[in-house]
Amino acid sequence: MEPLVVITGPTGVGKTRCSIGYARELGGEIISADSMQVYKGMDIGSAKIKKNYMQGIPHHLIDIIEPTEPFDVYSFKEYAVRAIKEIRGKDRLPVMVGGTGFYIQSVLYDIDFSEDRQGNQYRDQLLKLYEENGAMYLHGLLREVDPASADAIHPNNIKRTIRALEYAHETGGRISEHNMAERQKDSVFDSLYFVLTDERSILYENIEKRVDEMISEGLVEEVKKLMESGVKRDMTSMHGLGYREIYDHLSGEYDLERAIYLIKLNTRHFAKRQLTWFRREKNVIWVNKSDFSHDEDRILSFLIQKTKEHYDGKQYI
RNA sequence: GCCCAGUUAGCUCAGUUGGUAGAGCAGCGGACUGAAAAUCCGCGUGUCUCUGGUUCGAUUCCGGAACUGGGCA
Repeated sequence: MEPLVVITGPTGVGKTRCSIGYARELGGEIISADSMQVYKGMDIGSAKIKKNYMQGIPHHLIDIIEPTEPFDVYSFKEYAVRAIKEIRGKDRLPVMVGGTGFYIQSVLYDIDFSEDRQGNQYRDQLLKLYEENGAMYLHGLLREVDPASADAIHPNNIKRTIRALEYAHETGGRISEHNMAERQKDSVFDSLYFVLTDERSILYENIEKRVDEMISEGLVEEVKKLMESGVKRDMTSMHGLGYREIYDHLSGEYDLERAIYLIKLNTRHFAKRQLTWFRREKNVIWVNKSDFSHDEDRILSFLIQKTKEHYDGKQYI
C-alpha cells in the first residue's frame, strides 16, 4: 500500500504552520484538503498559505478553479488521487493537510461516487417540488424508493433527502445500501491520520483573533472584488465562512459589526462540527497542543517520531 | 442625602394568584458517503442578590441591607 499522511484538525488550530516543518523534514509534498482554498482569489477568508511561507514545499489543490465554478467531493477526490500519484512518482511523501473531513475520507477510503454527472436537472426538479409541496412531501417520495434512507434522514434535511432521491434516480439503487457498503471499507492507503486540537477555549480565542486579522487584511475588499467579477451568493464558493457574511453585509443585510460577530460565531460552530467528525474517525492520533505546552517544536518532533515509527523500515521516508 | 425602578441560566429577559422556574441567543452533544466552511437533529446547564419576618411551605408577600440604572437635590 502507498503511504499517505493526514494532518487535520479544527479551523485555526495551526495545521498549515505545522505542515511546513513536517513536510520539510520528511521530504513531503502537501495536498490541501480544503473546500475553499481550491478557489482562486479567495485568499484572506480561506486563510490560504502565502507563497513565501511555503519554503519551497510544493502545494497541490490550491487555486485550481474559479470561484464561479462548482466544486464537490467528487472533483476533490479526482484531483487528490492524481496529485498523490504524481508525488509518489517522485518518490516523495504525500501529506494531506486541511480541515474538510469529508474530503479526506473520500480519498482515504476510496469512496465510490459512481459516474460523473452531467448537470443538475433532476436536482433542480426536486428542489422545485420541495418549494411547492414542502419537506414532508419530498421525504415521502424518498420513503417510496428507499425506506431505510427515509428513516435515517430527517425530513428537514433537504440536501440529504435530495441527494438520496437523486441517487435512486441515477442508479436505480438505494443510497442507504450503497452507504452501508462504503462504510465497511478500510483505508486503501498505508495511512497515518493526525488530528491537531487544543482546549476549546483556546480554539475559540484563536478563531476570534483570526477573524479580526482577516478583516484588517482586507477581507471586505476581497469579497467586493469577487462580487464584481460575477460571483453570486448561491455559488458553492460563497458558502465559505466569512465570504457569505461579508457578501450579505455588502448586499445591505446588516452592518459590518454584525457580519464580524456572525463570522466568529459560525466559525466556532464549524470548529465544533469538525471535532465531532474527527471523533468518529477510526485510527486517528489526537495531538492536543495543550499537552505539549503549545511548544510547536515539541509537537513537530512528536509527529515526526510517530511517522518514523509507523513507516519504519519502509522506503517512503 | 432623598425618591423611583431593577436584581431570576454565560447574556437579554419572561414567570410563578405562595408548592424551588422557562424562552431566545450563547454553550454542549450528535448525524453526515457527489453542495461538507454545506445541511440537519438533540440537550437547560440555576444558592431565583443577601438577610430577617409572616407561613406547613417564600424566588414570589412584608421589613432591612447591598449593588445597578434613572430622577430630585
